Formats: sequence, structure tokens, C-alpha cells
Amino acid sequence: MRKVTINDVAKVAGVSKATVSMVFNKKDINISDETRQRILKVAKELNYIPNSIARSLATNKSYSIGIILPDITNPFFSEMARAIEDEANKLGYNVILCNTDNKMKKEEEYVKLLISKLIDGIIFISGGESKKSLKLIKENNVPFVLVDRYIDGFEENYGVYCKNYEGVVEGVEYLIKNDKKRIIFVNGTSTLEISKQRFKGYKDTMQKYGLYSDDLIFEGDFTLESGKRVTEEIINKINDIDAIFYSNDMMAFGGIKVLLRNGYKIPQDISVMGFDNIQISEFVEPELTTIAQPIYDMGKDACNLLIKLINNEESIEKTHYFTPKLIIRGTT
Amino acid sequence: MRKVTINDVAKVAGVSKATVSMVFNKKDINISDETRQRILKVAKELNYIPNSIARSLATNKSYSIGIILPDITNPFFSEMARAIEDEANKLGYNVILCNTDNKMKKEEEYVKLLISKLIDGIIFISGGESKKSLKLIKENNVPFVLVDRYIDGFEENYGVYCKNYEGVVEGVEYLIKNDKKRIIFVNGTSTLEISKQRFKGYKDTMQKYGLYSDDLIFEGDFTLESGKRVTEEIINKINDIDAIFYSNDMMAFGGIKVLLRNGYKIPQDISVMGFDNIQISEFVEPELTTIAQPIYDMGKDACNLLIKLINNEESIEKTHYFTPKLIIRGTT
DNA sequence: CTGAAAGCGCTTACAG
DNA sequence: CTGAAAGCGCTTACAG
Repeated sequence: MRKVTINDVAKVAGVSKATVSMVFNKKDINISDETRQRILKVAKELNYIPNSIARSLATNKSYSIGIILPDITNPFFSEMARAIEDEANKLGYNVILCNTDNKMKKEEEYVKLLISKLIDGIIFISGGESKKSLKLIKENNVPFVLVDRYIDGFEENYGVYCKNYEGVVEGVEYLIKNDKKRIIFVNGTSTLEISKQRFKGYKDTMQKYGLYSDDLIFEGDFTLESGKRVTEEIINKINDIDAIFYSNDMMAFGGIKVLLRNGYKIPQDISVMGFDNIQISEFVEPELTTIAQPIYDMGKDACNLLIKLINNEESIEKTHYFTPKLIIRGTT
Repeated sequence: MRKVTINDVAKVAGVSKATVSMVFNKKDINISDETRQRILKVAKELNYIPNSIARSLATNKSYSIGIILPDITNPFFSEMARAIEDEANKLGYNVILCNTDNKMKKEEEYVKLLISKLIDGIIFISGGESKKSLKLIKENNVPFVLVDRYIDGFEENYGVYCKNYEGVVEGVEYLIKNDKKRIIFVNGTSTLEISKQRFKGYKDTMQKYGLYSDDLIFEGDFTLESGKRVTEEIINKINDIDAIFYSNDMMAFGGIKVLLRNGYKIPQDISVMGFDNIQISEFVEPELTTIAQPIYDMGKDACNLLIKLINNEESIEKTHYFTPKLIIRGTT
């Protein structure tokens, strides 16, 4: 059961394969309507599915993009991936999924793989410095868009980010306006640029109101587990806490568990705020007050940007900054 | 900046491209160690990355598999996808992600796309009957493995499933043993085979103990929203509820919210049980008692099975059934 | 131990 | 309006 090829269609329709090719690629201005119809009919009868691998080899275009991210299991990334895939599909591209677990080695291997598959472009949510990977990508002239995670030295590249600093400022201002004074900040992995930005937003705002103090700062790694661990540490060490600002939602969930189990009432005893607004923040009870990143829009935008790059539509703004938004729910 | 090809490597190394090809494909038994080393060295210097599109065209193998699923944003599927991608990657394959939203039309379009990309195999988590899609897949001799969702008329095909019936039986038995008598069952989309199996597990067990009654049955569609909606209906209609068995975790989360908001204490007033054991079931407080599907193992197994099929390793069991397991947590 | 040549299924100037 | 031919970058018998 050999697959039917363009040759089969051409033979049956009594034309050359060039003509068939043109019809299928809509470069058929010069082909008589009669011929076109005949070709289309034959192709249908034969259940012809064009071999896009052969096509890619000839055109040097794969209509595939790669999406490199730490872990699809993390709701933030799965929502992002969903947005990207939706948009890519709409524009005729499909998406190769790559989970890196923030490992530089895995990133690099995936990049090589993607290049070897003649990928048209890459959406890259980096797990760290990603030096070698980015070098490879650039050497091979593969268009790419960085998302979410800033990378040192790549400020000049195409990227879609969130205004982390402003988001945290808005959150802290809100807490302070509601008479919270002792506001703990739980930072994420402190080597990441986004963590630095979020922390700075907190620090600047607290200092502005004369509320800053070093001993209010703790550090997790963006995981639920770390949220639990840090929160236990917090309630052992610190008295009279008014609120805890977790720099992402996952850590906030972990924190809420620990607080509830230790008899704290949320928000009566302690207010809790997160960052991201992943879907689950509405699952927990009370629902999480958080700084919402427009995750879907960011993914969609990143994909659009990438595909514009692929099509050589230059002269576009290189970096896009999305504005996060305070969403007040039950934990404050 | 043309990409470097096998020809470039061959020329610089002073050999034919056939020799280079053989070295890169480990078919180099016949090649002198000296030549091999020289080729490898040149390749490295030139940063040669083989063009696997060309390779695919020549070998009719893409080392890509497609994974068709309803929605990567749903934690059950993202955990599954993660398992599949991990395993695929380990075996040298990569994964094209396809979200269908349970739409038959989207499934079909993706199948065509995957076939045109010479995909080696497909992992198919169907969103319904999927007749046309499966017909296409079969006509084109693409190996495939069904996962999670049974499809009528395809019992004879390769598939990886969970023993839904047994799982629910175990859960209901457990509730009954703990003196629950009025046990509500919230079914999922009732047209799906998995829903039928889960419902039957409930019905048989309840009848066995003389506890069955039609008015204890409700129906959602596996979404959080439907869990909320149905639960509101339940507390308006039914008195003296001992427990609610939701046929997946997402609906249970929705239900828990509604129960808590209406002043019910869990598990003191009402016990709650879910099905799946997605990661989030540990995020909520109290943590969800649920029937755990071995999601990761199932995904891993499905991927392994598929790749065996791709390699023509026949004589394997066609259908794999995984046994779910009761996990007792805070809601019972 | 290595090379020349055909072929995978397309696309794309070019010629007519 | 349509076809012949070259080429995309590999692999794979086959010959020596």
C-alpha cells in the first residue's frame, strides 16, 4: 500500500506534476479552471495527501515551530502553550513540544533537534542563562522569541514579557492601602531576572511607605513545595504578620495550606497574594487574590510575533511588555 | 550564510557523502577508525547539523509522533503529555502537540496534517467518536495508540486504559464501609464510554448494598464549572447527603467550593471523593480523597507501545489496563 | 574500506 | 496555459 504521490495524481489527471503542485499551492493563476477542477477531483478520489516533508526539503520551510519550556505540567506554561498552539494552528503552523526542566543541557539538545528538523522558528521560555542554546539558534539564523523570562544580554532580542515590577507595586500598594503593614515577601528563584524585578517592586514600595525591613524577605523556588516550606519557616520566625505576598501562585497555594492547617484564618488573620493568575487560583477556597499576567494574550502575541519574523516582516517593536492587573478575590 | 550540508563535510574531509552518512548513522562498521575520526572532527569544526528533513524523505521516517488530545490546559492531559514527551524524547522521537477541544473537525484536520508530515505514529486521546479521523489514520497505515478514552468499535486496537469500573467500586465500597449511605454520584459526559464504566461501578456497588436510588444521580461534563452547577442543584434538591462521588477531580473541586461556601464542613458534614488524582488534588485544602489513575505510567506505557508498533514489534498485548488506586486524604 | 548513482516527493525557474 | 528538468540534502543498494 504505497502512499499516493503527486506523480500518481498527475498521471491520472493527465498533466505534469508541476501543474498539480501549482494547483495545490494556489499558484494556479495560470491554470485553466477545467484543469484545476480535474486535478482536484482526481486528488480527492485518490485520497491524495501531499507529502510536506518533501515540500519542506524543496522550500526550506517546515511550517513547524518549536516551543521550549520548563514543564508543560506547570499550569502557567500549559496555558501559555495552549495559546501558542492555537495561534500557530490558525496560521498554518504546528508546534513541537519540548520540556526542559530548566536544564541547560536539555535545552541545547532540543535546539539541535529543532534545527535539524528545519524548524521555522522557536518560542523560548528559558530555564536559566541558556547561553549555548541561544548561540546555536543565532548561528543557524533561526528566528526566535523569548517569553516571560528575561535573559541577560538578550534585551535586544525579540521578546514578550510582563511588567513584573509594576505588577508587584500595584499589589503591595493595595495591601498597604488596606492597612497591612507587616507584609512578608516570598521571592522566587533569585537568580532569575523576573524574581529580581518582582522583588524590586516590593522593596521600592515598602520603602516608600517606610515599611521595609530585611527580615520580611524569604525565598522559595516557585514550586508549591517551596511555598509550604517557606511558610512554615515564616510562622515559626515572625510574629504579627499582616500579609504574605508570594511571587507566584503556586507558592501561594502551598502557603495557604500551611496557614490553614496551623489555624490561621484567611484573610481575617493573614492576607495572601499571589502572582500569575493561573486557572487554579479560582479552584482553591478562598480564591486567591493575585496579580494577573495576561498569559493567553502573551502566548498569542509571542506566536504572532514569531511568525511575522519568519515571514521577514521586520520593523516591528522588538520587545512587547504586557501589563499585569490586580485581581481581588477572597484571600485579601 | 548557507547551512552546512553533508556535501561540505565530505568535501573537507576528502571522502564521499555516503561515507559521512554512514558515520552519522552508526552504520560505520566498514569504515576505518581514522576516516571516522576525521569526519567527526570536520563535522564538529563546521558545526554540521544533519538535515533530518532530507533524511526523513529518504528513509520515510520522521522520528516524530503526534499527540492528539482535548486540551493541554487540563491537568490530566498535561501530565499525560509530559509522560509521553519524556518517553518519546528518551527514545529519540519528538512530539507534535494537537489540541482538539473535543471537536471532531479539528481532530480530522490534525490527523491530515500529521500524515502529511510523515509522522511515525499517533497517540490519540479522542474527544468523541472520531470516526473519520480513525479511518484516515488506518487508511494511511499510521500506527496509533488510543489512550484513556475507549472508542466504540475500536476495542480491537492498541490502547492504554484505566480500569474505571474497578476504581469506582473501590471508592464506593470505602465510603459505605465508613457508614456513608446516601452517596450522590456525579457522572461526567454520559456519552463517553469512561463515564458509562464509572457509573456502572457506582450502580452495581450501591445495589449490592441495597443503597441505590435513581435520584442520587447527577450529570456534569468533567469541567469545574459543571461541578459547581451540579452541586448547587444537589444541595437544593437533596437532604441528608452523606457523601458525593464526583467522577473526576475537576468537578470535585467545583463541588468543594460550593459546599464550603454554603457552610458545609468537609468531611464532617459531607464526604467528597474524586477520580484521577491530578496534581492539584493536593493543592486544595482539605486535600482531595480520590481514585488515582497512574497518569504518568499510562502515558509512558502508551508511548512505549506506540514506538514498538512503529518498529514492527508485533505480538504484544493490544490493550493495556491500568489499575487505579484509592488515595485517602482529607475530604473523607 | 570507500565512492558513484539513483531515488525519496516535492517546488521552481525556464522555455514554449 | 502547461511541461521538462534541476535541485533540495539525505540514504542505500551496488560495485569495486
